[in-house]
Amino acid sequence: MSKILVVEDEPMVAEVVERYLRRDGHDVTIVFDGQSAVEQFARERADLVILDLMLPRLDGSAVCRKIRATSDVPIIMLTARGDERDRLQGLELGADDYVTKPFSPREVAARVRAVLRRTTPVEGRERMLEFDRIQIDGARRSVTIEGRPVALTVREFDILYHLASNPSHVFSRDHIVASLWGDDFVGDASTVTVHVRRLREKIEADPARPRHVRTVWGVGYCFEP
Amino acid sequence: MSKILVVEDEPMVAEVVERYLRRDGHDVTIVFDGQSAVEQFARERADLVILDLMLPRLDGSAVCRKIRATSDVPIIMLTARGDERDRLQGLELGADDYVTKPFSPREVAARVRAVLRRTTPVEGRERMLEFDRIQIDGARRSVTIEGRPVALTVREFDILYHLASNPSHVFSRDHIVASLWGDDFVGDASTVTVHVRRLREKIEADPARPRHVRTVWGVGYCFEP
DNA sequence: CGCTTTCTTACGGAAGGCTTACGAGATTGG
DNA sequence: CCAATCTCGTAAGCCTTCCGTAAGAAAGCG
Repeated sequence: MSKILVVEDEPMVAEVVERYLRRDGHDVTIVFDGQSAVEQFARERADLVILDLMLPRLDGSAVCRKIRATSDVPIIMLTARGDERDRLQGLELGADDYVTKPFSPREVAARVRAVLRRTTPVEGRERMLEFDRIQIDGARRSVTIEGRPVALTVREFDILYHLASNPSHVFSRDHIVASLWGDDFVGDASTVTVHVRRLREKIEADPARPRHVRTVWGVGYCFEP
Repeated sequence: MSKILVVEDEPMVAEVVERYLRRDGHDVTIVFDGQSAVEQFARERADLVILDLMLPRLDGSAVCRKIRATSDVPIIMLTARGDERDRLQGLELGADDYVTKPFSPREVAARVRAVLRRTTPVEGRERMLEFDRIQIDGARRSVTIEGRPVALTVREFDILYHLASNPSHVFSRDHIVASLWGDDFVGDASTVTVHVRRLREKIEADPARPRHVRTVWGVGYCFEP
């Protein structure tokens, strides 16, 4: 369903949380310290971040600030029990919710559901992605290339948006299918190929030699500004 | 948009809530105890009150009673977590909604939007939207196209106003239904289609090729000036 | 040069949107 | 207080658009 980044230095805790989130159909990535969290988030945007406040290398509040600098992604904080200061700090930093330790994994899963329900229907794909030649407006679902508007279908737009939200990052066909169609999609991943073809037809000057939506042979596709 | 009185003795919490409400365009006043709340409300009526139950000098329930004695202003209660008695007491006292601590500021902002939508069906949306060809008067609920007045029904106007208040932004049918009919509307979202049809019949030069109320295939509708 | 991966094309089906018509409820005017 | 009118929501049929699949061609890799 959604991509979730879990930042938690205690492996046991992380593992339990992961299991519960996967059971809800989410795509979970785990990192064990703050520095890795920031790097991972830069590499691949998550739909939601679960963030322990006490972390090695770079603590939770710093991570939160760094993430908030570039994204409105929902953040759920894990804080020590009843530490009022932690709580206030978390809220101030822009966390969307927080859970006090010790917590039950079920509670975390429930909060995740609640936060996602609150944040995904309205927000979500509404960021504006701007590059030299291409502008992609998530709210309008419109794309312009060198000022000229281009009409894309739903799938085409979703694929482009997904690729462009992480420029130069390579996404496999399977990953794209899972992200846009959902894990329960029965069909073939080759359908992505066709959509990419049609997408190139619309946005590339020379579709046979694509400049923006590149093929990485044996791996997948990536967007280059 | 609306004037909101926040009654919360914890300055940090109050500040965070304030920031989120201001972001939604509201005019926020903060007081830190119950006595001041009553005085402030008497001095200047608010459109909505956010009221902590635990307060110095005069507790939340007393404040609620005093306010209710003179006004039907919507009140959102902040109560301790899971304290069922607080909740019941709050509802009994005439609160319109309540949020349990610890809460996320986004949730509070969402509740505020929901309550305002519920309680101020006509007010609040009194902005004048002016474009080259179309003028939409939220206060008078009138529309003119190239100087000519056009008579719209309630639904038609609401849809047009909602779309036009965010030009070029795409709204899904479900979103429109939720915003105008309320979250608890049971009916079909396709009813929006019909209203849009009738709306176009009135405001578009060529309803078959709409210029202002555009269809974004697979997504929803958007207004273009 | 053979094998795998990707490209390209065409087509049938499915989904989404449009249009129309109708009955129930609300509103207005006599 | 009743009748005429208006508005709203639903349903059904039609039409357009888009999507997924399959199959052969081309391209990249070892």
